[in-house]
Amino acid sequence: MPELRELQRLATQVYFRSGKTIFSERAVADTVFGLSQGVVRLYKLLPDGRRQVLAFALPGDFLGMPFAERYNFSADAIGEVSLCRYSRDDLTRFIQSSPNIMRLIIEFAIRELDMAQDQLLLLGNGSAEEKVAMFLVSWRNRLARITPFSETVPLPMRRQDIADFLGLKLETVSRTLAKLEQKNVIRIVPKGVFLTGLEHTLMVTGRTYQPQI
Amino acid sequence: MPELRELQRLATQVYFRSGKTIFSERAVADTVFGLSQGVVRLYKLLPDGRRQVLAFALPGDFLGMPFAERYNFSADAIGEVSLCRYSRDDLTRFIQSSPNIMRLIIEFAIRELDMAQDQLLLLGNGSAEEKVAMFLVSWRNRLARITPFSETVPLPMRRQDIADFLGLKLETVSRTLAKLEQKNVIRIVPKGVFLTGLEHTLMVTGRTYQPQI
DNA sequence: GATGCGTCTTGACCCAAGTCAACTGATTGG
DNA sequence: CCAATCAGTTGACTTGGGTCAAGACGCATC
Repeated sequence: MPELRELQRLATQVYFRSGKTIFSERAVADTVFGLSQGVVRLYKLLPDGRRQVLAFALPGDFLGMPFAERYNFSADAIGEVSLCRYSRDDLTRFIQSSPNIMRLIIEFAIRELDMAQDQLLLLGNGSAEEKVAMFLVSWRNRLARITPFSETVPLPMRRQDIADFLGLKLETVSRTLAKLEQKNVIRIVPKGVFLTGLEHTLMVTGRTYQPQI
Repeated sequence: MPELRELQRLATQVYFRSGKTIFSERAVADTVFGLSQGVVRLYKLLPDGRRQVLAFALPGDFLGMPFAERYNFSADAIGEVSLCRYSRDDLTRFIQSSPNIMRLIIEFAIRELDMAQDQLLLLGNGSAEEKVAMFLVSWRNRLARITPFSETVPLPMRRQDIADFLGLKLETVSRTLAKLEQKNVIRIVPKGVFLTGLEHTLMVTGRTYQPQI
């Protein structure tokens, strides 16, 4: 699509160091970001400090939505991160100019919605083991689409992040990973895991549950 | 918007009786629906029969998304339901013809996404009591926007539906409602509840948590 | 107005995950 | 190199919600 060329001209490259907040929930969304490098944690907070991690964004993902006046979640960098920053007005004008791009945005939103709904299914119905196993497989699959295949899956996020993503406590995540290692379906390595026979443990009554990739 | 006139011409009215399935997950989405009357339960199933209710649709809501080839959830009628059915191709053509409509669709998708994310926050972090209380308030608020205000909130869905929506078991929903009645913040009536001081119980460390309306 | 079925409630018991706490291992900075 | 700090693991104990089972209630249909 020729429009994508032009889109690049609107972007400013920006960088964030590990742990820095890129934007906060409810702030006016005058800029929209596209993630170029690194991993970003998207989350919501409750007034009492409880946190729900909504997703871990990877290169290629959008952070924030055009047409939304305010961010409806917060985002911060896991490790060093580089982003394309767009002015919301520029982007809105640009999007409106092309039905092709419009459609792309809609499809992106639909994909996001679908992922959120799969996440709902998991949060509402999964045991700790199912949640952790699903998370690992789904994370591995997402990584596989943007980096050359590797047996050992990096986990740049903290246990606490995984816990808040899955609606568990970090001790439970730790214990569950240990249990999966016991079962010989993963091996825990520094800042990552080595997946071996994990697909098997996702079998639910005969059929494999396959969520978003 | 004048376009909405024209949209009506594309619609066929269809009806479903209580409990009937309107469409099923993964089926080819050659039609899209707009809900005119009644309540619809949107849900996903796991292979072993566990169910996650994603939402209860009310009049004015869309079921199914344009541009999505397949439904990514199932829908069935709670009570009698009447819908506008659109052919997906008609609707796609129509949408593409107008940036105004495009924008409307994007905004709808964003709102849906936002609701799903609030639901994630609740499923991941809420106690049974918080979940049920939040559900009642949020349901009351949604109803208030389409029907004249009424103290007693109708609950046309079954306890099992609420349970599957909140990631609880139906016994827990029942018990939790009973507990809220004990606390005098609700009164349980046939097929509904009477809300009195429920807002108070949603206070979390001093500030009220206000989710999607 | 009896019968039967589906929904809802309630009770007793149990277990997966949460809590609290101690400890180990990695990383950073002086 | 050694503190100091933070991330992660592991253990002992508690508990909220799940499970199983009995009963009550509502509401159709005959």
